[in-house]
Amino acid sequence: MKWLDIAEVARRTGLPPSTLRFYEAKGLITSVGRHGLRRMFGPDVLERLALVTLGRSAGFALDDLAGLFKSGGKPRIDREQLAAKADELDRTIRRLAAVREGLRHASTCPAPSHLECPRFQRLLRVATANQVRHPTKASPRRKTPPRQ
Amino acid sequence: MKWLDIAEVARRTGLPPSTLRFYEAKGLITSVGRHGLRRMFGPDVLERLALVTLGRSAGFALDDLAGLFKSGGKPRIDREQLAAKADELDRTIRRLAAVREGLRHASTCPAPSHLECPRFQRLLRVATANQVRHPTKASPRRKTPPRQ
DNA sequence: GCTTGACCTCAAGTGGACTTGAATTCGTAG
DNA sequence: CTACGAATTCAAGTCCACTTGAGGTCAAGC
Repeated sequence: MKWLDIAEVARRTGLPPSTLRFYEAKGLITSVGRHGLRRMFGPDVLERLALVTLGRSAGFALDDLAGLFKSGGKPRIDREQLAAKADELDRTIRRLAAVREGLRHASTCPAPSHLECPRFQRLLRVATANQVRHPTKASPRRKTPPRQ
Repeated sequence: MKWLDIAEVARRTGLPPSTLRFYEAKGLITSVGRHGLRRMFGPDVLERLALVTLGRSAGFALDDLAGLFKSGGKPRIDREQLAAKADELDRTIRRLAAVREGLRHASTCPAPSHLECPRFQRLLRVATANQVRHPTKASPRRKTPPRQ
């Protein structure tokens, strides 16, 4: 049998079943049918979920992604949109790299206050410029975390 | 007069006044006093806000930051914690860089489906590994954005 | 001295992304 | 054939980071 049940998909992707059901309701994935009540997924759902994960890390909202998938079979994902997203991501990366350097420096800098350190000053300026909202914090993934 | 009123701070940081009041309530910033009802901020609040912005982009939650500031004057921000954060950020950056390459490639790739392209396949694998939760989407900053 | 408009407070609302819980239905092992 | 555990639905709840709105205050300009 090449069908995967929800637990199997959860196991292979690390996403909790609740999330998979949620994604299905949002139109991000589809099940091929049911075995009794139970959803059965085709193996391609794994690829699709990887794509969702990818899109999310690139900053797409779930609704954006659902849109891309719905229209995306034929009308092709807008190349300009992709390029724009890549550029935006590039700016984000540069900023994060600066932040990373600042953190590393701060973790070893002997200055009494980071605020007095010229390196840190520069970091602050970089971090403040073209900020991107990177909402909440990273959280424990895998197996139904207690909260959030 | 070296005091800044909330509008001035808002102007200089790009953060809406509501956010500044919110941050004050959270203990992320403090006003030096009032002029009548109005908060007056010292110029150092700008630096502090830059630090908050920085922390947020590094993935700290507001509460974490408030914690750092509270205890942070003396006990020194934990160096190990900073280093760990830097490492985490580094992984995030690598992943994002891979995603960026994938997006760029996808925006020019003539393949009928990105999924058939080996480059894209690789990207999917990279993006799927060590995922970090990067919640909602980037949003327009500056001057009281309509939503979110 | 009165108006005006920026600022104030406090409670409630919003949006995104999920999670949780109660009540129910099955497939399968014994 | 029955009991059990895993899946199901659907509504409601949670978290975070803010925003909005109603109702009130006050400093400054005319």
